[in-house]
Amino acid sequence: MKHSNIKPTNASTSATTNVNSDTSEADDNTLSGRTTIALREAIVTGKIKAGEKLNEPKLASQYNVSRGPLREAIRRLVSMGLVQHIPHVGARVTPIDLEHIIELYEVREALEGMAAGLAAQNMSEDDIAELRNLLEIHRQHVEDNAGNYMQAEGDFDFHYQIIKGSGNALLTQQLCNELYHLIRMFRFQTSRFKARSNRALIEHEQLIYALENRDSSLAEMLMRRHIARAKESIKLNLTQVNEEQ
Amino acid sequence: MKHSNIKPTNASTSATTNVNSDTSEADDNTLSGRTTIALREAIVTGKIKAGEKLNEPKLASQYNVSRGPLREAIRRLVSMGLVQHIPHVGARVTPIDLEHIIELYEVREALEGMAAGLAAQNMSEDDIAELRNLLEIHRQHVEDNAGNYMQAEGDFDFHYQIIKGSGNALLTQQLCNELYHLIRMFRFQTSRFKARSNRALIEHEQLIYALENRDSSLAEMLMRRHIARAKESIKLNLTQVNEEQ
DNA sequence: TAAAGCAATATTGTTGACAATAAGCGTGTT
DNA sequence: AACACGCTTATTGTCAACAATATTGCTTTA
Repeated sequence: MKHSNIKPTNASTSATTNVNSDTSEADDNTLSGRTTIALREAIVTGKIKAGEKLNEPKLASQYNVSRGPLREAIRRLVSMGLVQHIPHVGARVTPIDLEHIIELYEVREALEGMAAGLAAQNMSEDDIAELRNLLEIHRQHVEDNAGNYMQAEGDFDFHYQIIKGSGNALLTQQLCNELYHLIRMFRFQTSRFKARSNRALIEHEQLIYALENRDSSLAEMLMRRHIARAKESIKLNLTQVNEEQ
Repeated sequence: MKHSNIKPTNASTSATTNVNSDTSEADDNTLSGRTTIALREAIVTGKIKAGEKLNEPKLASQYNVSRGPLREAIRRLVSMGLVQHIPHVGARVTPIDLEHIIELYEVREALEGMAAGLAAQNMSEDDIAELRNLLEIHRQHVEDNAGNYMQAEGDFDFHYQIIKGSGNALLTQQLCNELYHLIRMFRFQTSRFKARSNRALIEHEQLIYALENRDSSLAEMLMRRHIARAKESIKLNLTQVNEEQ
């Protein structure tokens, strides 16, 4: 089974808004760039499993490229934390355990908290109104689907809008290009767990209120609590699973 | 003038403690790895100036490698933010303006604030004692050199110890491998400005006090203020310079 | 004279072959 | 039987040549 014919289109699987539509990767029409995206999606969606070795000749022929572009792609994924590399030994998909996830959410708490605080200062009125729109759409989805799995998409869009609204390009880069795919990978691996949709909706609502009032420190605090609670929820779920085994 | 004979030793210029001594890069004895370090140092120390184009054949011959390893090195520097890359056009050293520096310090404030908070929970008594040692050495240096330029080294070591003390590997990775060299580059470019040594010493002293008392939120707050003040100081200095021109 | 198009050049992207290193496996020894 | 040694194989690291793209400078034309 071959992955031939890599398309130049962005292969993101996000349903509603494409988070990366206005970032630098979009117009990278080189083999190296397209292979990076293809490989990244294969890893994030679990087609290449966690811990699995990345065999260069094998992958190169699967993606119809030579080893040069493939190696560059791997290097980019290493810098995103999706792949680990040992010299003269090779690269493998980063295996994620609870410890890693906790670390990831602590970093998110710090960065997205800062982002929310800055967004309260810098977002335009229109952007905030748009955010409220998003929330209503999200709420509708949750009601329709009995609050089961729809959290991910709406949640990503919501967070992305706020991060972008911070006006800090470096912050946006770190969160939306580097850590974003790590989060996606983790969520894909643990999608069997129920999302905390209702509570998340309320927390998003409060956050918008803080943004509307240009209350920077409240916005930061609410975002941090929002993410910290998600972390605790995950911690609880995953330790339960371990105890069951 | 050629940069021949790239040494396998770590080329970091930090005087006292080598910040990267226990990270992954140390044992990367490949041409690609060594070239990455050599190129990085050339950029950070200004041997290759900000905005300058990175010509692949030229650099390859300068560093006595072929274009393959050199391209991989460039890709790694891109992911660190030291270099910008446009497909089919090329790579150039990231030019830093005041806007970028402010963004960098906002990210530092968020991440190092979190690190300090975690360090208050997780650092061992010995580590904190060692930190107080560092501070005294630093204080001595400042007194000896009339508080002129010695800030950088002692400051780096101090911050590094706290970051490591957080116990969060991802956080440490982000700060010490990715953002660290961006900060170094900026500091190198603006080393003509006087450091705020005395004030920094007092702020470090307070921080240690918070760590000793295991006061997580105080530690976080002090670290954030510490970095925010550094940011304001830079902002003031650089706008003054602009006005002079 | 200025602008637009074309040709020449330089630079980046890509490839397949070669070299160096590590992993796997069988054999021999204690 | 278990361990160690060395050989074979597989995989990664590196290189130099080729292809594709962008830049430069000149010529031509309005």
